[in-house]
Amino acid sequence: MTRNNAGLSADRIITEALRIIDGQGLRRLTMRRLGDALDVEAMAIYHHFPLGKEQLFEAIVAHISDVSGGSPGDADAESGEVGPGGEDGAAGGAGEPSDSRSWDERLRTWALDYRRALLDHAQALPLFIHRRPDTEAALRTRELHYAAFAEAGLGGADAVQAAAALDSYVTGAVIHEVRANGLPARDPAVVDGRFPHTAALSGIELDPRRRFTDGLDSLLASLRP
Amino acid sequence: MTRNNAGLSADRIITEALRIIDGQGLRRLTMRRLGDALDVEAMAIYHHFPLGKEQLFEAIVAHISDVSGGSPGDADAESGEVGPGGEDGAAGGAGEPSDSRSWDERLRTWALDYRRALLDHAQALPLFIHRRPDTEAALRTRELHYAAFAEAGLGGADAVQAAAALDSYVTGAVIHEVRANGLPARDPAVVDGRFPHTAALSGIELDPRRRFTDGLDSLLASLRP
DNA sequence: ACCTGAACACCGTTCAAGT
DNA sequence: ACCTGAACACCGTTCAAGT
Repeated sequence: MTRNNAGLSADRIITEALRIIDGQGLRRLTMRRLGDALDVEAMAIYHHFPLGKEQLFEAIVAHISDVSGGSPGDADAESGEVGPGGEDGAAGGAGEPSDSRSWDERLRTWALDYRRALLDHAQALPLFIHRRPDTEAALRTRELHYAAFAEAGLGGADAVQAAAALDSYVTGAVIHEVRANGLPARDPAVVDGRFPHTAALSGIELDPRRRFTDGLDSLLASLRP
Repeated sequence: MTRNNAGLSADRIITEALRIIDGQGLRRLTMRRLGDALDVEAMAIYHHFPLGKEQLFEAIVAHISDVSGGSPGDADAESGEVGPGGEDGAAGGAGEPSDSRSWDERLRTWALDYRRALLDHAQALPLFIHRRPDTEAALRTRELHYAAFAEAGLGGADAVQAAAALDSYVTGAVIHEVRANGLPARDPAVVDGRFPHTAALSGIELDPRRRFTDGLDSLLASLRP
């Protein structure tokens, strides 16, 4: 009922936008709908994101990408949805208790956390193709990767190549996992005869997480100099 | 000037849609603009794609995904843009002159062709995340992969896993190659000190195609049983 | 069968105005 | 500083109508 000061903030907007994306899909995130969900006129959003929807999209990508890469145990839960809101802020400085795990263990943790974050917001994935977060958190992640590879004995172009391979792997694996999750299982009459290998292998399903970790292990092994 | 029968066809619509996407970006592909480019009222498109834009998007994904996977020599040209229109039709049956090259050579050719197709239409990449073509051509590609892996000695779950890894690799590598092509090269003052590894490696650029083939070779080697 | 024209229920964004 | 309200130039899609 109060006309002004609705308690809007960039964080609240991002969280609500993500809820709409996760629940209804990317195309249904409109400024008007987002405004409604925030109990605010759509135009109020422009006060926090003056550059409009594109700026909001970038903030969403940055938000999802901001996985801690820490906490050794947390990466094992195959939870469906993670509670929103609590993952920012704390422990932001440069003085974390420097990680004592091996370089590959740290990268494994990051990869699993990042995969989970992407899967939890799979509807937002199209935003990631032409956008890369330009934030402190993104820099921390890069530093984490390069530091790990340095410890593994990779420097210079080798480290850059390795980091690219790791990033490519997680992205590609998640997209493969998400792509057309329910393919209509093509008419077997068409398959019969002309596509014998495909027919023979149809119906084989692999545990997605297992496949991810297997591929990841294989990649990390191949990077070891 | 003639009112009716403008010579519209699904193929012409797809080609023109792709031209708009490549030239102006995905969001600027609208039914009205597409109609204008085709010298037709926007609503005419619905006669060829009754399910509307979503059906058009699926057709575009299928069109781009339809790389022959044949012609051993063609994959080496790092051409910027390939002439549209000529890549369908011919040699569609099941009776191609069965490929005599080794299994990994055939997969390499497919991967390079597919990478080129994706790069040539990078603006369409967001469409690929939640859509997988359900066409004969897609089945042919799957069969090609499984046949190659069978020849390599991989069967059952191993072949499925290998095909997934190959698909993931190409997708992930292309997206990495395309993602935020012009990052503004972050303020070096911020980088200084707190991110030493990142600072040390900044400015290192690798030849994208070389990186792709190196990673591909490494993947194929790791799949060999 | 193939395309048009008008109409409907939306969009993102600007801009002046309110408090 | 923070939000509203009206307005502008668009959207995708339906539906009846033309040829």
